[in-house]
Amino acid sequence: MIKRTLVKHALKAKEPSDAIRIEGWVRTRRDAKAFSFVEINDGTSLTNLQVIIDNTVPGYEEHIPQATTGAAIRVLGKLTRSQGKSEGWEVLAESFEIVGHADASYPLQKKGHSAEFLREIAHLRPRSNLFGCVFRVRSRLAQAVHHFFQQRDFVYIHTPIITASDCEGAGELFRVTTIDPSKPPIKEGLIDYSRDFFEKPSYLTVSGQLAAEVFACSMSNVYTFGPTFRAENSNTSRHASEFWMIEPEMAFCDLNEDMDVAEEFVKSLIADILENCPEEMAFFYKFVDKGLTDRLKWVLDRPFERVSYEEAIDILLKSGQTFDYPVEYGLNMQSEHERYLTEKHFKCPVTVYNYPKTIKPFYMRANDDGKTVAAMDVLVPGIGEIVGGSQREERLDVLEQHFEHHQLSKEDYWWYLDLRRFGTVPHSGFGMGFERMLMFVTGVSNIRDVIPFARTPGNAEF
RNA sequence: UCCAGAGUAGCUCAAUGGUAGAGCAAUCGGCUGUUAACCGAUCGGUUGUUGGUUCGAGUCCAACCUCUGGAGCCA
Repeated sequence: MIKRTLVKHALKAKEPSDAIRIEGWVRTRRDAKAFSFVEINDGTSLTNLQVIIDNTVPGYEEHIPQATTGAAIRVLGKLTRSQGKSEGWEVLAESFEIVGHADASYPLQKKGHSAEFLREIAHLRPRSNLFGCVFRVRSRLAQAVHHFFQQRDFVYIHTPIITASDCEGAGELFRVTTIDPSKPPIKEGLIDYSRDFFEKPSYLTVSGQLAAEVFACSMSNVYTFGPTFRAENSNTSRHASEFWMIEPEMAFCDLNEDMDVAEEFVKSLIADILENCPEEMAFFYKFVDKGLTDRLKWVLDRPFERVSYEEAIDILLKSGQTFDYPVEYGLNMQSEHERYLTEKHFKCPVTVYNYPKTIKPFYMRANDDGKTVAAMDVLVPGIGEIVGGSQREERLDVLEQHFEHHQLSKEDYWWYLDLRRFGTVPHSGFGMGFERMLMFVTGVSNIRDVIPFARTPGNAEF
């Protein structure tokens, strides 16, 4: 048999072909008196390929009724210019075969479905236009992440998924254990984790940052990109229990350079998708979010505004706005505050830096003012915080003080402290939620719709 | 976890406390180089669950379940 041609390639053909083999799933069929139109989609493009099957094709009478929406089909024929109103390519079938049937209970129709309904059939939703687009863009966005860092000589580090260290402040952990919950080993009234698989309590990672610091302090510029897990009981459209995070870590790098990289990174991802996924972006613009293109171009074209936390609080206090949550130096900024800054006040992405040390984790570098740390958050319109990062505390004595303030055990982090004992160096990094970025780029408003099989509290179906 | 809203046919939604309906899908037929085709017919329901009020409940009340939006936590 001749080699298979993917639909996306057939649609972009430069010249006709006498022999082509197309395989995919039937989206819809329209029967005429002497022939049928069958729209085939194989997931490689949003646009379907139209196939014309004449009633003189062998097996037409018997098999064409089985070419129902959802059925898998193979067609051999000729690729020709469309004779219909729309320009482009179509296939004149010389033979066809129903590879896999789909009966009338196939839940996807040629009409549009709500995202909520499609979520319930997560195993079939990639066959829909919306989710085909989402997951093609997801793939491309992952590629763009690697491209950005590889181009800049960053080394990709696979940090562990199972870990015994809690990256403090990053949320609740999932425990990893082989202990039989019905008969756990007990010592002095407590579960004896020294008899567990790793001989100590262990968890699914909430961040690869600490491990990335190890590699930054030896390989200069590194990044991690992998799954992370949070056992928070968060029921929102922006949180999942399992999500992917991108965490670059750079040696000999201060907070300003960190902010520069974060800004370039966000812009680079947007530019990549606009350039490489035009068909998908047009779909999102048309059916998901009318403001999408403008918002992305807005972010792409403007330098990000930079303000200190103190200035940001000042702006909020002087805004004359009434907020549901109090604005006060020393308190965390709420979603409504972040949104005001980026959407109303500056009307562009904003990087807020130098947060009070009391609201930030132990590893962030203390500033000379004695009250703030070198932390930064990038805020974008519509979504809020998309990047969070900091310069890390590289001074051993200061870091040890932080451990005491945060009541953390220095013994547990001996290796992390060792980095400050041997050739310590100023270094910085940040984290970006991959799905958050994907939501920003596609306009899709629920994180469950940008993950193939979303894990959220109470839901691990599929 | 908190606040608000919703749950009716496969899907999207109607239905004043009084006979549960439409469009789409599906099935059958017709028509057509059609293209989210069109025309006609047919099929399709334990109104989320359990209890309560009432002569009578999809509708009112209570509890629970599920989903959605927002908030908190955060990425």
